[in-house]
Amino acid sequence: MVADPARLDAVFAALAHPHRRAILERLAGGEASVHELAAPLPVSQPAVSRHLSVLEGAGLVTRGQRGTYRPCTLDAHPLREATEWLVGFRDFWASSYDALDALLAETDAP
Amino acid sequence: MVADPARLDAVFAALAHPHRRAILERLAGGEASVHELAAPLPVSQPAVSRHLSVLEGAGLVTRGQRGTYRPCTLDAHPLREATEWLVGFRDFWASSYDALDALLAETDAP
DNA sequence: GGACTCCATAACATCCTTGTTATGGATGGC
DNA sequence: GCCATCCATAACAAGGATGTTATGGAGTCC
Repeated sequence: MVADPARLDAVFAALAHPHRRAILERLAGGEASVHELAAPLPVSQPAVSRHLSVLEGAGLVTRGQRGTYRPCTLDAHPLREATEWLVGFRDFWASSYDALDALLAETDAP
Repeated sequence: MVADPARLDAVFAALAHPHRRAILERLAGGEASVHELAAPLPVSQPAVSRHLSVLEGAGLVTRGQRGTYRPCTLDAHPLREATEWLVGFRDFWASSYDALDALLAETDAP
């Protein structure tokens, strides 16, 4: 039932860098090329390419090739595994009904 | 609204190591001494002490001192911030109603 | 074919992380 | 006072992470 620990290692490590989280947030808006992902980041293109390798290793990103367009695509399933682990601690958060509670409750909404 | 990026760096980095996740899971069952936390782990006591320093730096653990008993206590609030970030991707998980959906929905239950 | 763009990889430097062993401080029991 | 236990810290080694510049491959356009 519990996710593969090594997988969680890779996912949490991937999320531990702000540039990589920025990449994931950008990919949540749709696939993008490496060039597009690198543009807003204050690092060189090879650095972004290696961040993508880390994300790919965590199963969070897949890189395709369609002609000259090589899109990076988000695969959020490993994020779900990470969330499963974290949600196990929800009883230790503040118990008041607040923004996150509302957000979580949306899953149950129509 | 969004959590401090540097805080998220520290939290996700803290979660990226299986020993530290094991420590958090243990502390979810109640406070414990460093000795108790180190016992089931295959590393030395100083290694555990430094894992605790990492967790403390992420705001996930506080170390007290009551006489000769120095308890480590879980503070799960930073985990909530991490979950907030992750839940932003829930639309990209499999959409079928399943175990995690049920788990998240519990937050809204009486 | 030639030039251009997009991207990966190599080679390198630097800092961080994780582990070890050794050691000493603080506290409690005798 | 003296010893034992619990724990932090120092000092060190080894490997990983992150960045750079340089370079070359693959595909497109003229």
